[in-house]
Amino acid sequence: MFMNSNYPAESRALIAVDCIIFGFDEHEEVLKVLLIKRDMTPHKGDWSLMGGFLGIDETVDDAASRVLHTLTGLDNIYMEQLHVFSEVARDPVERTISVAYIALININDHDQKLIQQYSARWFTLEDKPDLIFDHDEMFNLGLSRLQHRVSTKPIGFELLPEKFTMRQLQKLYEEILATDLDKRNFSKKINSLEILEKLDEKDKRSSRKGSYLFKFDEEKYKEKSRQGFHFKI
Amino acid sequence: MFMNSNYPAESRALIAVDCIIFGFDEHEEVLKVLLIKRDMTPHKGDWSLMGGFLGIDETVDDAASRVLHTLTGLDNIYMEQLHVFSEVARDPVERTISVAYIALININDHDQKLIQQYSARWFTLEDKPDLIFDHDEMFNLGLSRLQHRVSTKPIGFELLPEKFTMRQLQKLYEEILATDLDKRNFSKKINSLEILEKLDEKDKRSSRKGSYLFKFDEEKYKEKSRQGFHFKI
DNA sequence: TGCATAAGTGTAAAAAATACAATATTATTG
DNA sequence: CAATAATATTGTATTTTTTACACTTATGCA
Repeated sequence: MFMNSNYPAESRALIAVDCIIFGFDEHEEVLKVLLIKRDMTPHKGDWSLMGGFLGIDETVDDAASRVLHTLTGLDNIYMEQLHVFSEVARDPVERTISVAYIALININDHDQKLIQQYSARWFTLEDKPDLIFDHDEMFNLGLSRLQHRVSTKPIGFELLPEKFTMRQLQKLYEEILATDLDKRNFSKKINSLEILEKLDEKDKRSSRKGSYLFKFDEEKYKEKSRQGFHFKI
Repeated sequence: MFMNSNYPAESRALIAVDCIIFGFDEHEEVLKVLLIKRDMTPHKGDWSLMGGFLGIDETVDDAASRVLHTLTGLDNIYMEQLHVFSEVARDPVERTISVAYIALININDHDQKLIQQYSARWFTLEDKPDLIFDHDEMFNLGLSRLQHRVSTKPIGFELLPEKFTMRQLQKLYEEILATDLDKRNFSKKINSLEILEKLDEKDKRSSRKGSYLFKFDEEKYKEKSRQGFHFKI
């Protein structure tokens, strides 16, 4: 047994994480992505995903959490590993492989000043500029993953405030899935899942009648999951 | 613009790929996994997934293909990136992050001599020994991914010979999903997908009557996919 | 020729998904 | 205070999909 033994013949590479950060603009009722303006060459001034390098004492999840916290000031952001991107010349500066993540945040919660510091901006999917390196490929894959995930896991709520109306939830799904849904069938479906709590409170901003507010009941969801329930929309 | 510019302050790490190689034993009608006996310290003699390090001129997919070819002699193996494992101390020798892959092969196609060279063996899921490092975690995640994938993509055929009976296909699904299926409902379902070609040929090994052989019609599947069809079992 | 063995097939019931439109609530206004 | 305007809420009929369930067929062999 040797001290400081290693695998000497092998080549090491830089490891990055890049985050596709999604948010839902309740006012405009559109899905948005948070992008930063690159402050170093090459491609200085172009738009990119927020990223960073893996630290010596971090897992890639740690690194992604750190990167997300740095930009938004938030902790415990929902995130999920997406895919490794490793084309040899993907980063012209140096061989770097990148682990892409998708992350979902409530667009109103984050630290506005921080994102200004990073010259970051929210873009609708329509207005999204072309991104550097292979970031467009990451983004496209991330959007597909999001579309799939919201259909099979109750993660859409991460994009909404704690209390939301049935209509907001429906708009969120319509926007992410890029489809129209029937409101009668939608609420029937959602209610049949029995994972939302209907509050007595109403949101009166959108109509005279006001619409009931709901809350995602995570405990109920977990309990049902233990009993074999599978979320499906 | 500088020559040989890089990101100097960041730390580099070794990058490995590890492959969870699944096969279906038609005779025993069980799902198996191909493991190798480790020939270096630490954990020499213990069982592990087949792996290798990322080469300087390879993508991680390239590396996984190479690793799979090295062990099996096969090319164009179905494989899919699973997840990055990056616990700081996961490899006690040196900081290494590993990209895990699942791979599906026909258990009768591969090069028997090669796997002997690597002291590799097929194990049923029941007999699978404990694996080194975090390879058990990789394996468990890989099995979940396989279960999900065979339900939503026509990849089960990768585990069977080109021509197979409806019963073999059903056994394969039963084994992977760890459930029993009704043969009437199963063949009704499969046939309704219209992606199999029923041959005139029969396999007479399993019964006097013989059972019809089928072939996966990839072209038909691709055409249907273009038209919005989604495989679902 | 009849027996043993696995292959192959159909139908009824239940559940889930879809299509579709009228009524309820309340603030505002005349 | 009655009418109105605007959005919220709710139910039913139809179609499709899934599930449950058992008998007939083909053939080699005794």
